[in-house]
Amino acid sequence: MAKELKDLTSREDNYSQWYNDLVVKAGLAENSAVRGCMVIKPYGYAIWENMRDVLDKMFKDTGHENAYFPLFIPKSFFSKEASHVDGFAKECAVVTHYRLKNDPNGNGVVVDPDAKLEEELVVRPTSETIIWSTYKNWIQSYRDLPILCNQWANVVRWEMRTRLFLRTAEFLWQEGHTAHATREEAIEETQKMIRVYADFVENYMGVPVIIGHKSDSERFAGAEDTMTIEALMQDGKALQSGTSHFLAQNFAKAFDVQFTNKEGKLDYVWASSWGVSTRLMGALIMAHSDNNGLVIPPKLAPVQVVMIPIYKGEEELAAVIARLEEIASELRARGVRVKIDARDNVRSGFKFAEYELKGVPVRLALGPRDMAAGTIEVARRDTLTKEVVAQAEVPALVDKLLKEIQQNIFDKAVRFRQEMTTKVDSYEEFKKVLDDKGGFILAHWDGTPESEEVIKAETKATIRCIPVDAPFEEGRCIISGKPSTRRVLFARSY
RNA sequence: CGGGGUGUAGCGCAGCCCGGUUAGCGCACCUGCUUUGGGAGCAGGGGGUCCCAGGUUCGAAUCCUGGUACCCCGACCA
Repeated sequence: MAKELKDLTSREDNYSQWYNDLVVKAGLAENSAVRGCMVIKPYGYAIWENMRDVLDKMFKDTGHENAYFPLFIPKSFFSKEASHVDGFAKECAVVTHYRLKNDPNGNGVVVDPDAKLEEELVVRPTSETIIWSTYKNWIQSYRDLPILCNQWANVVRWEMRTRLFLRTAEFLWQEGHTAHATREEAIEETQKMIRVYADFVENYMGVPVIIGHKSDSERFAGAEDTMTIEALMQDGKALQSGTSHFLAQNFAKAFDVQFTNKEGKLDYVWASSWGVSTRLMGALIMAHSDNNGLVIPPKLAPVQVVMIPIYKGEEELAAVIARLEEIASELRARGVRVKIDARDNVRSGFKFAEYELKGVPVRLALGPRDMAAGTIEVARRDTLTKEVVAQAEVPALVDKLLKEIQQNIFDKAVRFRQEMTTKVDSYEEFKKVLDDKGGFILAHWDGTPESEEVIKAETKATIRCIPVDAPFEEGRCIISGKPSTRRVLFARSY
């Protein structure tokens, strides 16, 4: 349990293990028997559902509709966009047969060699190809545009190395795929959606992000521009938390999607795509958790307030529960997600520790002393502090606390990021900061893939993004010494 | 796919080097009593093809050969 978690302060080499223990012990997920996949347990899934609900509403508020496209993609679709296949070919699961049969030698079942598919099917690693082959049928005229679709789905990428939530062979995500009549409109969409993501990650997850553009070498396969939100984890590594791609006319050309514009001329459709995944859960965990377990922001917590009775004997329990029910219904009337833990088979101290491990923002404990005095104990997860207040104050106090906790964990993450962001002006300094401190590094870069590659090869740090709000500043590239007009964001990353 | 490590009860591990009682410990589980305002205590109990296959041996968790799974570190990536 929590006391077995590794100390976050001595995390140099065991942060991965600490994170893994935390995810498993808090009951979020575990590795499945299937290579590199994960089982998301009910409590973990409840967090994902909350995230999904909020995002889904944000997408609908920005004019998008949900749709669903096939899991299996004919292999030939991938050969149509050359850079796209380069990006994904090495990590595709491929379906080659459609039938099993009993092993003639009596060893269970075998793949029936007679059931080989004419054309292999690729389990979607992303859906651009199948969606654009469908859009071809949907789009004839500028009157059919824009198409603003989102899909909630699972995708499979046969990664060489997997990590729970951060990089699993199968993961859940949403992918938006939009089609537009003009270049400007598609770019506007790309930018709009990365801002929706930033809004969600900062204001719901409480994780501050840097919005920026990817460098050429880090760009999505098939995109002309990739925008990203980059978050900083507590071990000083960056996590790419969401991306939005301007696909230009690449997929329209690959799948021959043309439309007649207002002038009556044929033109290729402009596209964007954007997605966030269950990786966001990894971000949530690694950004906020401490050695007592998870810290879930109130806006996403499956349980915002847990109530724990303290009692001796059945009569006292019944009385305490009855009072807790009254308080709970007041809170529920205000839209607060409340759970009363009336289990009689574990002790209250065990419950305290358990809900801390699960990251429940507010805990209320009511016992005989409180019953007599009309008071109740209120504890908050983010600061681990507690106070005794009058029961009548609870509804207003809980409202206030949930807001405060949401803000506090965000502020704490912002402060951490500030401390862990360093401006450097030489390569020596760059390497020193990277090894001694980690975190984000802002440095000048000449804009060439060559300089970027030198840094990556020698230090394992990459350009996380070229921040959109980077101020104009004259400087010199830390590798080549060539002039540069703004700093870019470097870090080691997941 | 390279380098390292580990497979022994639901979980975490010891035992292996140096073969030899009935394979052990902690947590968890079950029963009883006492407890209950921060992860309870005592007593009793249940649970194992020691990853798989082959070999050596009177005898294998332990030694040998081959396989396999998982973890960590790289390369690849959301």
